[in-house]
Amino acid sequence: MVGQRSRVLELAILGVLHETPMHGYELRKRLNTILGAFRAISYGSLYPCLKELLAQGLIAEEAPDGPAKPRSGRRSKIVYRLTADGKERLQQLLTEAGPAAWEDDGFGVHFALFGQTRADIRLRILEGRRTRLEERMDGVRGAIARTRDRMDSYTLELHRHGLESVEREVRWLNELIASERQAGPDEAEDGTRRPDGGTGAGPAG
Amino acid sequence: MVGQRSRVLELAILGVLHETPMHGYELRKRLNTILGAFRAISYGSLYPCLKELLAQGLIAEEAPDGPAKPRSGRRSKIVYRLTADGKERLQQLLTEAGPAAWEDDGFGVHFALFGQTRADIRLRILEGRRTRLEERMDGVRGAIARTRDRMDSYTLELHRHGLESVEREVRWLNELIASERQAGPDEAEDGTRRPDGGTGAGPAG
DNA sequence: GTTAGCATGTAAGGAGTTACATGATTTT
DNA sequence: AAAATCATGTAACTCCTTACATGCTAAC
Repeated sequence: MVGQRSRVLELAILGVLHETPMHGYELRKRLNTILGAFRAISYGSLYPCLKELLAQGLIAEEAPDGPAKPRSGRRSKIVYRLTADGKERLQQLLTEAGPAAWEDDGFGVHFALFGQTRADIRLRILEGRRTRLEERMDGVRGAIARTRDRMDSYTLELHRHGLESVEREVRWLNELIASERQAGPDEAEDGTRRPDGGTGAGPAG
Repeated sequence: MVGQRSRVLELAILGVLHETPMHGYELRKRLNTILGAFRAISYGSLYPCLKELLAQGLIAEEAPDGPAKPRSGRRSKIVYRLTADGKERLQQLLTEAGPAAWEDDGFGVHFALFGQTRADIRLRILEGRRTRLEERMDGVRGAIARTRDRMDSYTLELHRHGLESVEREVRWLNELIASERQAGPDEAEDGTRRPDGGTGAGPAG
């Protein structure tokens, strides 16, 4: 058992490559766009991860499309695409959706890939995330209650703001869950709603 | 140059020990309460850090207060307190307030210690944080604009929500800054507003 | 007198960054 | 042809967590 790079990065890469083949540099930009605020990947973690996925046969190198041909034996762009195994693995990761999918890290990635995720799994992740946040709120509220007297106004304000942020996210999740439940039942069996231009099928504003 | 544990943890420890001496187990609980949602410290990082601070002479061991005496030569609770050097170091860290103080990690800790921070530094940190968040918003907005077409509704929704969260934090900072500017000028020279019960001198709700 | 929880500590390792090294392609 | 930027890759290092090892103290 070597390597085993973080599931999250693996999922993100496979998910993006499933949309369209890409080379590393481009992939990194796309990852950072998609995962944006949550997480910025560096080459130092991306390339080793690609290397490993390659070794596991989940992705494959492709000749760069078009006429741009490398002069010498080997150099320049390497375009990666998902293999059949890679697609299978992606489905597996998208379907597992265990607790890791509702931690801060995993949730963003899973959500960004909801377009490729089964409706029932989407719901499970949203609900798991909500439960996770509610637990966290209980913890913070308890901590505030227990130490209110020993806290100065700044610390209190920090907690108040933090708590409000989490409450906001819970409300957001509630809306998403309601919207999923409404749209869901029809397509629950197979439905993986592919990317749309924002027709309103997705989460409403 | 050995160790050099993260400035953030060092600051947090010194800041908490400045309020009152404490042993490690207690310290960890208090750190996790104060920094709560942002960061949870484990013993595996706390104790090595304490060890190093001890070696640098910034903190010192103290005989546990009260009648509870260890039977054998040495064991049981070790209470740590700030030394003179430690207080100096704490002041230095609180005053430096460079870019690290407005990154996600540093900001929470600095804010939690605002009760021990000079008014002008508080303002500088709040403004630095605001600028940082505005930069981030620009980045995300640009990324959305550039790739709007290639994004499905879920990814878009994720960005929308993320952006809204950041906007909310900016509004919060604006209120805090206004409140600081209003209360500040009188005490700008020396003022380090010690902990209060929440009399309204601090950030208003 | 044994379980539960307080208390301290270390070793191994995971996950990722920074800084570096290098080459290809495009722009000026 | 120099500079900028695209593109790939590695090595060293940072920071933290998990899991383990150990002992004290209180409660049942």
